[in-house]
Amino acid sequence: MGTKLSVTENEAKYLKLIFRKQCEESTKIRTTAVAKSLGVRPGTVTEVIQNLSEKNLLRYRRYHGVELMKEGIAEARKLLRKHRILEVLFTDLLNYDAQNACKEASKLDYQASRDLINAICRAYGHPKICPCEKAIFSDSKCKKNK
Amino acid sequence: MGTKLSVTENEAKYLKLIFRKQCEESTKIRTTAVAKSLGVRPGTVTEVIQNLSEKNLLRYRRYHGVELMKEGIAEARKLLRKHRILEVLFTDLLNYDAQNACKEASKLDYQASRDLINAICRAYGHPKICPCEKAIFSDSKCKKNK
DNA sequence: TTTAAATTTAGGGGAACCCTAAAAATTCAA
DNA sequence: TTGAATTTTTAGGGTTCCCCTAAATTTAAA
Repeated sequence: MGTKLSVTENEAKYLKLIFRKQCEESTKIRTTAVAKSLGVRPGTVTEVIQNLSEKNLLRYRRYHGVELMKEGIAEARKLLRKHRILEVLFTDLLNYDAQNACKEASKLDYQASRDLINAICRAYGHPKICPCEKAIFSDSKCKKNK
Repeated sequence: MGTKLSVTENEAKYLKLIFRKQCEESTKIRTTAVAKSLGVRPGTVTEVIQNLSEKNLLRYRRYHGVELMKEGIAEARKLLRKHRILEVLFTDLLNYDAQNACKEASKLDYQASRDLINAICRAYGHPKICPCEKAIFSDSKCKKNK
């Protein structure tokens, strides 16, 4: 059954965005809004969203927006955990400001391995929030001590 | 004239490999050897190499192997600088061993921005060599002090 | 209930990678 | 030096992913 279908880097961008929108705005997530955020045409958004729904990451009802499902939320959290841990690294180690840290983290979060992120997390004392104050999701495999 | 054609992540892998082979082995670089290293078929290597030569990164003569050109060497050095600075970060900050650091660096080097790498370089005192003792190429934009 | 706005389909297109099998060139050994 | 073995390249495909325009649908608002 649920063979884990992999998420492309581009799809990951959609997931992160949709997750954030879902948290921040209580209103329905509009195709046009996503398109504008990502700089693509609405039709493109529909297509990618259909792929994500085939991967069981979100529920998609034609004309009625999307809603992340269990798996999609888990995936988005994993990605955002990576993103935010990297932000912590860049601000703490390199004195980057939050905005720059975010920009650089965006380039790397998808590729960074879970182990790498956990090692950084440990090195920075398991931070609870990122530079822009958002929560850093925990990872069961991220042990407090070595 | 020389509009800088961008290098894909996959092409970057080829460049790094070819550069290293070119340094380490004095003998001609064989299509089959590259294919074996990257786990693809010889025909695939030929194709990618032809693309790289169209981008003026290397000289390619049918049946006679490749040789990186000025631009290709510069590109490979940039990539390897990034790679090796990341290795330093992972060994110094996270106590990774050289092999693991290399593995993780390989996932991120292509995406990491020049500025990010220079910031890390600064934070670690402008290291001269990576964990496996190879030289870290310098970057003119990497200032010694903040 | 009509019309404006948003969304989805239909139909394409291109870039990147990769493969197999046949053809061509090179190399090596007799 | 020439034929056989090996290497390399071409030819011909194939897939996935992402993007676009324009026409159709659907929804929502007046």
